[in-house]
Amino acid sequence: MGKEKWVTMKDVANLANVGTITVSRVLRTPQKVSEPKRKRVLKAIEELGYVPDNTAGALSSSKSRVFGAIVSTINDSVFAQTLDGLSSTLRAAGYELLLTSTNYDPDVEEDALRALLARRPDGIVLTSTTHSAGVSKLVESVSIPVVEIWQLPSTPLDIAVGFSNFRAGYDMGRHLIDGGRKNIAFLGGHEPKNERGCRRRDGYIAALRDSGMVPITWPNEDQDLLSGIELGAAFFEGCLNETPKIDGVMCVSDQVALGVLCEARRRNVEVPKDLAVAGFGGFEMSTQSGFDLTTIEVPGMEIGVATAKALLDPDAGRANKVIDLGYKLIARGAT
Amino acid sequence: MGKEKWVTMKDVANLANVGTITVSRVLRTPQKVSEPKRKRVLKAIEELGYVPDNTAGALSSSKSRVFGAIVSTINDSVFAQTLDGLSSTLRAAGYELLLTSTNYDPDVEEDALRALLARRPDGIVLTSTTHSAGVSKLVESVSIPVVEIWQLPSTPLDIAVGFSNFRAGYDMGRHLIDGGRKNIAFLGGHEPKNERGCRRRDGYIAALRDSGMVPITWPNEDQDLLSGIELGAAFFEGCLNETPKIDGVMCVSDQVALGVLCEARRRNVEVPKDLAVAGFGGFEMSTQSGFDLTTIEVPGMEIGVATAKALLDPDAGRANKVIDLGYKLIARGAT
DNA sequence: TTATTTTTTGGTATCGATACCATTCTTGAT
DNA sequence: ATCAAGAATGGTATCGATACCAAAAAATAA
Repeated sequence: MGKEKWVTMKDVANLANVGTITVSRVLRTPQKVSEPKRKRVLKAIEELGYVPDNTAGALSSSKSRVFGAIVSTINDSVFAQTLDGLSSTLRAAGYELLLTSTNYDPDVEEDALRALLARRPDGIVLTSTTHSAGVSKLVESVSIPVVEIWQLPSTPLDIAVGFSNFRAGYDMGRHLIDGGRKNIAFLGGHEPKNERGCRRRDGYIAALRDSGMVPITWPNEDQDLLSGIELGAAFFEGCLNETPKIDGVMCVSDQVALGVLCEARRRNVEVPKDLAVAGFGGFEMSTQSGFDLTTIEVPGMEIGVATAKALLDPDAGRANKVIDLGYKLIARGAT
Repeated sequence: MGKEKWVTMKDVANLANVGTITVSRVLRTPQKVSEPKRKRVLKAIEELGYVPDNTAGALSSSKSRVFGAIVSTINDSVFAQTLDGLSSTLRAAGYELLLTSTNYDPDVEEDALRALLARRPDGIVLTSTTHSAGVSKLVESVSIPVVEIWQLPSTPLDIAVGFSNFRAGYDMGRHLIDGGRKNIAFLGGHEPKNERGCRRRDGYIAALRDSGMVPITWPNEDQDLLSGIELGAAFFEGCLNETPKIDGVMCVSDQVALGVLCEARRRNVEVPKDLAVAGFGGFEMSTQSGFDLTTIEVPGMEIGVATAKALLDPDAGRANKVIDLGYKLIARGAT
């Protein structure tokens, strides 16, 4: 590791025999610099291995070229696609993404936001919609675009990009009802950790009520320790044993649904004859695991791309504050 | 969105009737400020809703309190655990993580690194070990810690945290050989996209050669379009049909192995009687899907935590430049 | 009490880029 | 040839924090 100092814009300017401001222009607005000078400057940059210092640029221009995102967890294929779309679209436009995860702990959100704002980002992305007073106050005092994603809050802070989890839950509920199921349970999804899952559950409950049916939700206490697949498996012990007449189950995620399917196989419960199973997410696993799972496909990547566009051009984004990208119910053999 | 300007340290200093430097000290080295003044300053900060500007701090102290990471993809449960461990450990120490993905395209790495270095990070994390000349030059000209993860390069740039993919492949190869398998194939893993997978394949090849057996690798051209699970399924058509005597297969990942297991079930190929199947990764899916997959468990989270520690205290990390966190071969029913 | 050390505090220069304004050089119109 | 309009260029102040040094205040020793 060399211990040399960073090469500065002034070094480049001296070598190219121009003013520092000209170097700055070559990088930011090259069309404003004459051909020969531009070439000289680029050559000097190359020669010295100059890497501009964005922290200095951010200070003087109050544009950091960084966006910040607060997610509940990175370790979730659900968000990963969105983050990939977001970060690559931003990078293509010369921006970077500062990523912070709260590990599903809402108390961390305010701290994380403070840390993010300290970097003076040009915009922020939030994946939760119920915010503490402190968070709301911070966000409102700030004059940068704020995009809430993966949900459609009734009163967005600024811009929202996502789809209606409630409607997704409602539609899936109806799908099971229309399939002739009489006793349909909803599996997973508890406050405060999984806000979006709860909205889907609310939709399921509404669909059943609208048809005069009784919603069954499980588990009803927080099942922290179980992973998605484990939860699906535990369902047989915890819920099906108590209410054996259940003939349809809608799961908060594809992982949970996969757990149900595996356990069903083990116990020789026939799907879909004895039990219809629906998931949520629409990721690889459900389409290719040979389980033929009915699920709701979510445009994860598109949410990321649309979010990036909204951040880069907030006025266009604010024209319709709520961008609904919808979802697709994919009916397959499991229902 | 309020359009007010940001509150500055000077505003806080004026309100608390102290010098700006005292405010700075309250935030960075509180023990150097007397009790009453500290309280006054904290009250003023609270009252004004002051959020420090780190870009300015970074400029004057040349410490950005940000670390940068370049990963091949975010959308992969393999790295997600590591990133979670990394980012939460760093956050606890008051640092943030700037994340950039190359989408498995090595040509992007240099650009991504430039963009990262422009933010003057206090250290960087790389997930690849074969670097272009440009990347090496950049990294060497920089005086911040550089940590290569998930692999153990023979000549680390600076610090490395990971495990030996080669040995993991070798061990799994031996495990299958010891289980009495006579014709063992390796499935997946091709340059230049999956460097680590290739090291595991090399280990497998070495293990077979050491036992006088002939390695069989498939596919041998790039199978870009197939996801892990699809690749596993395609194996039956592409490889088992050609070489029907194969009685053991080692997969580059658990996803691929799951694909193999699903397809085996569909075709009534008995596991492990007719075919032994081994995966790699040790994530949830393999332990809970009811498939009883033999796999190699990798300390993903620990790698993240150890990497964070190495970044925060590089001298301690450099004491043993290569930190080997090992792996665990978990033998289960599938082999 | 005085001398000496230690703690607390603030002034000023500085980090490296960009904004803003002023100047010089082109180019084309009259 | 003269002037106006625009393009190209550079000088200097500035962004908001921290480093460095010096001074003042408090604590301790003699």
